Amino acid sequence: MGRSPCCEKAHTNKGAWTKEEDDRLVAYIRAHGEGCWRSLPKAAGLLRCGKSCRLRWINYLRPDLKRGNFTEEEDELIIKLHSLLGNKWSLIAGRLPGRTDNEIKNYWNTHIRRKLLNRGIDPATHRPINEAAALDVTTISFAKEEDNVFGSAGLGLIKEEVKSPVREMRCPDLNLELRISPPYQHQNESLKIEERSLCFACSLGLQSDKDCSCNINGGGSSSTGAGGGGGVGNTGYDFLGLKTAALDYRRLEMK
DNA sequence: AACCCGTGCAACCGCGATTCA
DNA sequence: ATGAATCGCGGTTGCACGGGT
Repeated sequence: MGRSPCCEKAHTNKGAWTKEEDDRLVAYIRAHGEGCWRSLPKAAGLLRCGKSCRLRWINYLRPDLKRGNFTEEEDELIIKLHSLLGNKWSLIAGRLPGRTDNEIKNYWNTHIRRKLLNRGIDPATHRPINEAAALDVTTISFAKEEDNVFGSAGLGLIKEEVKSPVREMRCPDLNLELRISPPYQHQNESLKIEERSLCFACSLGLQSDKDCSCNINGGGSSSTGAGGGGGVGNTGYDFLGLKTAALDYRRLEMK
């Protein structure tokens, strides 16, 4: 089955937006809200595709956007988030108020990639370029429940694999590869079992997710510091040098 | 002055996910 | 349950601009 085009291309403008188009779009959204993007162009008197209007609003016209250069702190946060999430630009943008996914993606490709390369770090793997080919790497993979050696209450962490240099990605679309060095020692040995048994959905902060299999939702779901890397606790933990206090990635919004 | 090339960024495109009838 | 419509994301493209020759 073919997909119908999102708009009639013959009667829409393309390319750079004019001031007048911007004004019309802003005025319409101020008056009516974002609503349905498909019908918005016609209602606003714009000869533009709905997708184009949405992009223009989100990436350029939204009043809460922070224009201007990225700060050093933002740089480092983007690098750390990218090491965790890969090219999930919308999730990364969710942790940087006033920045858009498109902006961050562009910034990554034009500045940060080069910055990391200059540091001798592979921007794709976040490993030292020289080291990347030679290192034995311990990876953690996430898998469906039936593959889970911890059973249905497990972390969604199936096993540790020592491979070199090929890495197996069980959940490639999430790209949450974890490097372990050395094994994390929890400070509180009396850790409650339910705190250690978050399913993968909960480890990402999706406690209400229908895929949740760890049964913690009913009462006293752990609201702090869980995590796939084995670090669990109320004080947060250091994952890739990133304290969960600074990055509670379990709460990343999954829109 | 003219041309070339690299860079940065806005915008487009294709497609998967989600919603709706 | 199914298929169409719509949304949203990530990759890619195209263009303006500035610096070098």
